[in-house]
Amino acid sequence: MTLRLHDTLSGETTEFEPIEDTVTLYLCGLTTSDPAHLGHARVWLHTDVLHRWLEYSGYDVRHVENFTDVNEKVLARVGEDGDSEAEVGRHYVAEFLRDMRSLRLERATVYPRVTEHVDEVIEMVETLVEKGYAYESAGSVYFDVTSFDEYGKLSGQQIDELETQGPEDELAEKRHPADFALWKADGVTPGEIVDHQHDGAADPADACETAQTWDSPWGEGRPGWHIECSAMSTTHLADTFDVHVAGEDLVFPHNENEIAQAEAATGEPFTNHWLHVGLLETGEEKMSSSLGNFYTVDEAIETFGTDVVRTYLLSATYSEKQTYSEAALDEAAERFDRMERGYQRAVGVADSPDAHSKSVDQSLRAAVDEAQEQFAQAMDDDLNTREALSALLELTSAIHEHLDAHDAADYQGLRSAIETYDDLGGSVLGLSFGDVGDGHVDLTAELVELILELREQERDAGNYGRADDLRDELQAIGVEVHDTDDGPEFRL
RNA sequence: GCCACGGUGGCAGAGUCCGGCCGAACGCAGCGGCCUGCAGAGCCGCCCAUCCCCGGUUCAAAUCCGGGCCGUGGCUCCA
Repeated sequence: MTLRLHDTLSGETTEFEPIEDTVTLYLCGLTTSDPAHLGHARVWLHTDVLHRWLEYSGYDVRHVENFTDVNEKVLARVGEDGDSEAEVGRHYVAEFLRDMRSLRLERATVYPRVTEHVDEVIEMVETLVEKGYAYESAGSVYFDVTSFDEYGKLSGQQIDELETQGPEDELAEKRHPADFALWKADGVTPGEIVDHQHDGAADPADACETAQTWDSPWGEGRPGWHIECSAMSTTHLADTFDVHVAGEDLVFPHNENEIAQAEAATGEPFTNHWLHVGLLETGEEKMSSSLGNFYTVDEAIETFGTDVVRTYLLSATYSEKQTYSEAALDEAAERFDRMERGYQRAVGVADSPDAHSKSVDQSLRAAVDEAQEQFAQAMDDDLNTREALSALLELTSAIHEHLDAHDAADYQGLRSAIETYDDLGGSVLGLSFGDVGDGHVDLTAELVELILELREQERDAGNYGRADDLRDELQAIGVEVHDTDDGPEFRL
């Protein structure tokens, strides 16, 4: 069984074959102008799981994820999150990295920023001008879409059907309205940022004073909007790399332009697999910074916790859109809790005298094998994370069935079930089922045990009112108590 | 107007590439039962789907083909 991935460019799902031993992966990252919301997290997370699955499958992965820290919208935040474009950029990069940590994302190999790659951008623009794909006009440089025969191949757009790319005032400088800027002359004018400003922002004119500019063969100026990804991906990976991931809303014009720039400059195919992650929608419309209808990553983690957010975002396959609702998050919480309870029950029994290495339950063992197989098949089939999660949930049922039906637990069977959770749920899906019975009982657990012991005494004495009060009190501070035949159990 | 992607139960969401194990998964919600002092958890069972519509191909279609309707996204910064 090998991994098959869908590719937006060819429209086909094909077997994944890396060019070299190390898989090269690029993700169009964020602009450092707004907090990351759940929609962004969705792209991050599916990329993360792809990364993890590739590693689990035996590949090394070189994962590059950029931050766009030169942009009008960044300037619009001057006064709010920093005193200059550069400072606002640093502020949000730090926030993104923090959000990524709290989502338990594996680190990318490199997080390049535009401000660190202006030389490479200029170099690529020069190449494009030399090769006749771009032209200078009034200190700016534009890509000539008519010079690149395959322009439009990703999005299916026809040049003549396109409306203007970029702001209206560029039109006069361009040969074709669909041409787009590679290099923009001079700095930024207040008019370009005023629409993006929030309360608390600095005066637009003052903010624009802090706009960064660089010297170039065409004079002082700034990089265009799309060239950075072409320059950074080819710089940090290769002229042709394995996988390019992006949100579905970037297909046109951003990704289309990326291909044109890169392929025109290098003469090589840009990437072998275009993976587009479907948008997160709030019932009626997509979640977006500009619409203000979002849940930030920070808030989501705060409210639901990392595991529930991950379970939620993995509960729909990456290529389809996903609808956001409180109820959907609650459902994810139930799904995750069910897995965790099963996991903890298995660990608890495996570590107890009830488990025997001579006990064998074939149906449990078969269920473990089946879960592993179903999981791998689902992941290999274009990363069907929903199905992968189902495999784990079915393993949960098998554990309960086994423990309910047998007094003597199958130690080896439980161990392999636990390993399956740790490997597939933990290493691949990035979930954490907590740990019990690993010998490192902390003070909190000891105290809870103590209170439960007192409660047992009340119960034995028939003082159920007192017992229930204790249980309610524990519930109120976040300790979930369940009575079982073997005594009370709890979960923090 | 042009381009792309979708329309599956009360919700959410697999399956569609490679037609039959789909008599439609997993889960949530709901309803019975077991267990239990109660609750929860768990187990067993049940309920809920004209798979958008019409036509075609086929022994066989949610899956393939044609037409239609509806929805979302993109064409302006956007993951």
